[in-house]
Amino acid sequence: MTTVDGMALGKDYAAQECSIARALEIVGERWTLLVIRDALYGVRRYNDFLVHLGIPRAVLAGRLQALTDEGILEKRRYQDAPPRDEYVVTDRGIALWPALRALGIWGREHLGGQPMRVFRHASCGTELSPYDTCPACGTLVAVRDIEMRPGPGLDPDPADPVSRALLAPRRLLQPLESEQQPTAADPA
Amino acid sequence: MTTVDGMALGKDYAAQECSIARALEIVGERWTLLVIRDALYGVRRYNDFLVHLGIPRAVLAGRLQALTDEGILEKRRYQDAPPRDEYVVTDRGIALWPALRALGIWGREHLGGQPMRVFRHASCGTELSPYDTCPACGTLVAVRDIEMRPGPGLDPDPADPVSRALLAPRRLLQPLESEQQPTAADPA
DNA sequence: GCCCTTGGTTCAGTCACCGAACCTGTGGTG
DNA sequence: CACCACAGGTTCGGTGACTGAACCAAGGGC
Repeated sequence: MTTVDGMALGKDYAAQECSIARALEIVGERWTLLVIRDALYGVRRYNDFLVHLGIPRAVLAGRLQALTDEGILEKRRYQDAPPRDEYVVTDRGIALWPALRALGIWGREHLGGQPMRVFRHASCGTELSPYDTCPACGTLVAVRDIEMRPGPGLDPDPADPVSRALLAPRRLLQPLESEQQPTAADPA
Repeated sequence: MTTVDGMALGKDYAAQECSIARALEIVGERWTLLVIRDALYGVRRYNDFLVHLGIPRAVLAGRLQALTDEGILEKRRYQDAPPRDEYVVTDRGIALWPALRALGIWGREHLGGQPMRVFRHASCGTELSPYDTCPACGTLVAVRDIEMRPGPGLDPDPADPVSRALLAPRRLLQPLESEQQPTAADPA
């Protein structure tokens, strides 16, 4: 079907009896974790992934297919007029959030620079601990109760519309409303 | 020097202003996180990585070099007679443990099967929570205070000596004592 | 009728990965 | 001293994945 169908990693992590290795067989390929990250941020449409990630089209199609096969994304018809599908992250995908969060924290702390994004407990506004607990409430905060805000390191005026839409404070998983491209009839 | 020197990912994750993407540029390549996992398990020597991972030699050499350059491993002379170096994981590498742990938990919970390894608080023996806190002590347990034991899913009689050495309960970071190969003069 | 958008597929070129062979420095053994 | 083993690589040919650009197709909107 797609160009990529041998899949996984061609040669898998062979004799690795290890949950980490098995996880990496699914999500360890180039781009895959970034696709999931975007899905958690609310990106759902092929074109939005494409624009935001700058990923080659064929690779994106392959990854979306593979992630759908693995039950990490779900392909869902969202309009019939012109038939259009979106890719919605499943519980299995949401469960990858702690891993992505840990990677992000490592990247920020060990590669220098300002934080790109800040995560807060939506209901009380408190910034989350590295393990997604709310210091104020003392509870583990569910992914859909996490509010994402731009951090000081983030470019305040990005080029692509998806990055712009992601500048506004928003909950994780909340579907992205892509900016409408002004058509010819649209006033500038 | 090595075959891999363009490095990183050839083409980096371009415009990604994101700590996750920056982390993945360093540790997102095939095999890299498994090398770090092994390093945290106490593997230090080229040959032990080679045997345990089943990774092509050139790829391993490239990864060790890259991780050394990034300050995640440190190359250290451990004997002079025949000059031999070992690769020891640094604090920066140790800081990746939460990410690896999160990936492992995801792999176990969402890909089925028995846990391969169990992690306990070394000083009290209590099994750790997903976020490395000790339910008994209520504290965050440092990586070097984590004891690793084989879980029910692990092959009790693996082929390679490194896997065998990793069967014994041991602390993370504790250097691996590789089994000596019996020489001709050695009694069976 | 024409062009635009969305969501792809196809294709040629490049680059990383793979496995096997080879190399080097050193030490042990008969 | 000849010979072999071992650790830690490097080199090399073949394969497969990734890349970027072009092409395709189904619907709408004007």
